[in-house]
Amino acid sequence: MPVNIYDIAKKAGLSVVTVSRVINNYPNVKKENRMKVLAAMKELDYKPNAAARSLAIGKTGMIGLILPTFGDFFLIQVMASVEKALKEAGMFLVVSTAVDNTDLAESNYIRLYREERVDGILILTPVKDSGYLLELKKRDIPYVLLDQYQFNMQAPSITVDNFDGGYQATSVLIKEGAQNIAHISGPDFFESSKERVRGFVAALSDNGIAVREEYLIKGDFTFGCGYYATKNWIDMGILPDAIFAADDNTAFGVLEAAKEFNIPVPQKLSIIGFDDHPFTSLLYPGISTVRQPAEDMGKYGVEMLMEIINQKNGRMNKIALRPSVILRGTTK
Amino acid sequence: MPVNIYDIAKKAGLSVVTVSRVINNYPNVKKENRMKVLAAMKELDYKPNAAARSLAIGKTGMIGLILPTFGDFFLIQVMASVEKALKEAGMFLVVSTAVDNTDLAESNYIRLYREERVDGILILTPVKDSGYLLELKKRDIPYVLLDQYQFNMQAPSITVDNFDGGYQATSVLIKEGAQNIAHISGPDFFESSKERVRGFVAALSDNGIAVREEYLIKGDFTFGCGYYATKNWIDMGILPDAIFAADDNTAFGVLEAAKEFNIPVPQKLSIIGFDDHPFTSLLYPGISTVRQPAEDMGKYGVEMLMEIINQKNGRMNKIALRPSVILRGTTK
DNA sequence: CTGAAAGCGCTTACAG
DNA sequence: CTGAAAGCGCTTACAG
Repeated sequence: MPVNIYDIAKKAGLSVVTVSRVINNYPNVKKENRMKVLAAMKELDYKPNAAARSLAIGKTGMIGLILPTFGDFFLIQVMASVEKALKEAGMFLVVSTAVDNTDLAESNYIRLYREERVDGILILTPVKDSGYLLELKKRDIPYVLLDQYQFNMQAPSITVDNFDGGYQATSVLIKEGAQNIAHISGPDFFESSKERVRGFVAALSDNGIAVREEYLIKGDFTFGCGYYATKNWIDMGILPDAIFAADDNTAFGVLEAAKEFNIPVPQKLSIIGFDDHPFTSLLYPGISTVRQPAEDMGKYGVEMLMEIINQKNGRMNKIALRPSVILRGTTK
Repeated sequence: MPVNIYDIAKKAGLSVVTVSRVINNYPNVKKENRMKVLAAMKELDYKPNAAARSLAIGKTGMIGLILPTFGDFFLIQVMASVEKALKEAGMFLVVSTAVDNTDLAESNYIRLYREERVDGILILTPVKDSGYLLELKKRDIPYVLLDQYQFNMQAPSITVDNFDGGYQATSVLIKEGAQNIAHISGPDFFESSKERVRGFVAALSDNGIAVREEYLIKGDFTFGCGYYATKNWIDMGILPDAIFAADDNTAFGVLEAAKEFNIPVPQKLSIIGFDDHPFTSLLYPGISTVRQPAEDMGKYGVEMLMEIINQKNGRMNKIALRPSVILRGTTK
């Protein structure tokens, strides 16, 4: 049985109130007594019990992060950044998965906030239905949306400007002189996928290039979709000059297909991906890509959530981060 | 302010003791009263407060997972499995990083158990010094070592039989008829690295093949070490017939170097990796590898930890899981 | 089968 | 600057 605040009080010859003041670093404690308490705490190797503290103050010092899967590089990067930011703030990270909107509303994970286990949540799982957010609001649960935002209501969020990312990526290909430019998109399920498509289309039309239906293929952020889309174009004899892949996994597949069919990259085919996956710089040629500021997303997400927690009236911010193009060997 | 147990008691016209009994599913409650309580709980949308419960029973329903980094595929796989197992048990996962032994003993994360925030911890960060484990023992903190074990003391652990993995991988290459077989190892920091080397050496010597110094290279589980070791052998004109790479990242580097120098794989060079990274099956040729049972590690780790938590006298188990060879295109 | 009372280990007005 | 008392929301003997 660990020592408690009464043990410290007794040892220091003071009351638990004073001990509590020292623990919480309140200024109104005589220096001499503070020393006594500190000494007692050290000698008895004391740490205050979190449950008791939570019960008394109504805060746990823990934050929940909800994500759809552990299998995505970008999501893991965000998680790493969140953990780092929380650690710096002396808080802890509870991780839970919820694959989709139904899961968000019904899975076991809701106990996280319903049982008041966390002070707030960071939501990386795509929220399709604002009803869920309204419930959080009703229950007064602080939250911040990550990598998504909500159209029909004010909801704090940190997003990446995916339109801009798509526009930038496509512009790189256009500036190279490519005329037949294709895009293999991500699933519509993610808002980010649609935004990248929009950026792609906008860049083309801003430059007077028509969007050809056969060059706008629906993918799913996998190696396979990149590989087969490319193989298909090759088989049909309509391989474009340049491909904007909606993520690096897709780009890996495109590159593999090109290698297999001896299409010189970037001479005959330029490729640009999205995410800056570690492998993009390792493969030969290195894959040009659009870097998402995952660290910033995690860091600002934690910051925003803290603000909301500490001053419930915090204005509902929306932050859109700018992605940046990284040029490697698959573009000219 | 959420409703509490007194609100439910009042609504149901019973005492909080009875409500508590219903919450905890105790049998000794009259059916009729149980119904009343359940109805009240439902109507008031009640969930018991976790902090209050923790304080009363001395358990939090949360488990800590400590890992050195989020940047490793295998570790993330284990984490995913731990999260799944905990979810099934109705418990929660707190994730914290500690890069090494010093960090384990000193970083902020110790507050996790010192402040009694978790019921036990799963340790994926390499513990070099048993002093740390002795401290956990002294404090009576339930823990299970993951992917490592301790020589000089009884400590519960789930490991992969890396000796066996190394032996199996090497045997595949030997059976192919390879004579010049190399190994690019992982860092000595990990016990698993050394075990794989031991397995490699044992398989060779069991088959009467000498271990050549230039074919036992120290790597670091990266693409780069695989690439450069291979390039080096090529440059020196001593490329082996077959390479056992200590992990798939290393194997990716080996394959890339082979492709770059037009070494036909597996005709002139066989490659086998370790981990069954998703990309092993995507690249061409697919990379043969040794699959680590990451899911089992997480699952059994949680199971073992639960046992220790629930019956403090739980015998200190050690489980070694068997890895399995997966043959793809980089071996004959 | 039920409930009054005490206890888990903190913090927070409040009084001095 | 200090501390007695009450309270946070549960559970657990104990008595009936």
